[in-house]
Amino acid sequence: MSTEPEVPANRAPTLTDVAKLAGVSVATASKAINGRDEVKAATRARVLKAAELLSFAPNALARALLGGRTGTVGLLTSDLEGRFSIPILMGAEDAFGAGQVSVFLCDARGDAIREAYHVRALLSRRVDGLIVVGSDTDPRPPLAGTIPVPVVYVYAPSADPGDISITVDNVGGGRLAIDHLLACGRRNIAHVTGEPGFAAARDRAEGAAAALTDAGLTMLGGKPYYGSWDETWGGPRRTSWSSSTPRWTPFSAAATRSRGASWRPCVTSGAMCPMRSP
Amino acid sequence: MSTEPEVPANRAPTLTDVAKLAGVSVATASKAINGRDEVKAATRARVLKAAELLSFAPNALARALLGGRTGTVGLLTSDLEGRFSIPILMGAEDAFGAGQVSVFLCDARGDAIREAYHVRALLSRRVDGLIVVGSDTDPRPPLAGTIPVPVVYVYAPSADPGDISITVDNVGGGRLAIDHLLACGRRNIAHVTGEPGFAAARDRAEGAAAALTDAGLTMLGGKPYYGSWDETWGGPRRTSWSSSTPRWTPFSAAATRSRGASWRPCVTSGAMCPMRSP
DNA sequence: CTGAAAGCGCTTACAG
DNA sequence: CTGAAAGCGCTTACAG
Repeated sequence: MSTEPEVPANRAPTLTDVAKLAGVSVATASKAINGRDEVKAATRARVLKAAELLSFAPNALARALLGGRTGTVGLLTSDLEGRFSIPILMGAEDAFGAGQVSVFLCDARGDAIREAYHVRALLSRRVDGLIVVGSDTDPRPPLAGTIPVPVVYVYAPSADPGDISITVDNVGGGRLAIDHLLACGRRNIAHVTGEPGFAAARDRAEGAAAALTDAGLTMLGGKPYYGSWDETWGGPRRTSWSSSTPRWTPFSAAATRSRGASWRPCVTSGAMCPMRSP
Repeated sequence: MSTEPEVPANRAPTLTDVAKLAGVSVATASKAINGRDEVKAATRARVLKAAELLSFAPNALARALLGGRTGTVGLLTSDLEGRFSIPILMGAEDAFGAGQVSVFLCDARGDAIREAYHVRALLSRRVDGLIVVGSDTDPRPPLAGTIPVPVVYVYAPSADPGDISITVDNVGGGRLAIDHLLACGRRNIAHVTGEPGFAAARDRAEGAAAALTDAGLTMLGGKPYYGSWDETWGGPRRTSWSSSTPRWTPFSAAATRSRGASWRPCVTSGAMCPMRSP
């Protein structure tokens, strides 16, 4: 054990610094710090004290270079500003545990070139896996090239059925909504939804229609009311209607203005139902 | 140059693989790939072709171990779900450039313990710097311990004036709002704002009051209307008022329901004004 | 129980 | 122009 602390000058302390201060070899210091049991208790204590003294934090890069795992994951979103990436990111973070696995967040801004850049960077950082989050439930083209790590597509499934995708059961969601209204005693039920160009809108409509049919009912107006994906379309404030839509105001937008709890976006046709695998 | 491609079996291709395939040493392969000019053009071409063939992506970890820089930054937020972290994250990402610097996103969920865990993890991953994003403009305690990399506090400044903080000029924001209304010809101006426990509310009120005083006017009601940080407080729908607030409805919440553009949160007292350093 | 040695994938002086 | 060698910070067999 040297006489003075020898705090390293201008760089982060290394295992060698710790070992030197504790008067052992780096091999032993490594074992002590990693909780291997082939170390005498007194030795371990000395090493740990030295590490503490130097505020030693093991270099995860060096460790990863050996182990093959980096403990990092890339989360690639196409639409960070949107409503869906953040909850998914938070769920992933929770699952990974604070500090166990760290996530690289990349926003491709809906641009394929940008996405490719990010993938390249993430792979050279040797992430252990990739999570690709889309902003709607329409299938998207899989990542180009051979990706040497596991990839999970979330929200927007991969167009390749061989890939692993976690997406929303929108057909089931449409069913759930109708079943709920039926359970409330309603019989005259309309379906107000988003643009028919989205799989989400079509799928929910399909589920809703099926549930109504099962109940021996028909949809009010005979078909879903497709419209734009915003609260205005579902709200009561509409004053002029196009000829293809009925003169009738289905929902109150009151939920979007509820008092108290912090203010949250609210979609009128079920996008907020819990995610489940298909 | 070997006769068959020798694609490595079950692992990512390394510089050694590339060098072998190109028939040069790793040193030369390294120089060729990194664009050093001490390499014969023909040799460089051969190396690049080999790299291409193997889909070689240099191991950023190994590179970082040498260079001292990792090209990564930690972004530590306390409130990912809130309104402010995401725009800041996107700005940072833009500034870093896709794939040049990657950002680790960590959400401390407002918990100091969790924050400490994340800091520890980020430091062991040897980030080149840290961005700490708060959810309001009240000063926050600086990160505990000695942080060996540059730290920038954003939105919520550090309580230590020696630290670098980028925050919002709320006093100036309050002034701007009043100046705008004055320019529109208004003379009876009230200030409806958030809870007085927040520096943001107090600062904006201060700026607004000062601008009114400068114009020889007084604030309608004689003082700011402090209330909860939500649209309801600023909106027209209020039916009952506490005795401390006037029977008067200041703002229309219509902006939060505007048609067309995708739906955005809207704060009634200026939080959305552009950020500037103090 | 402890330590010398090899090696993870790369870069950088330093000889040839 | 090219390559052998050392080294970044760590871990892991393998001897002692």
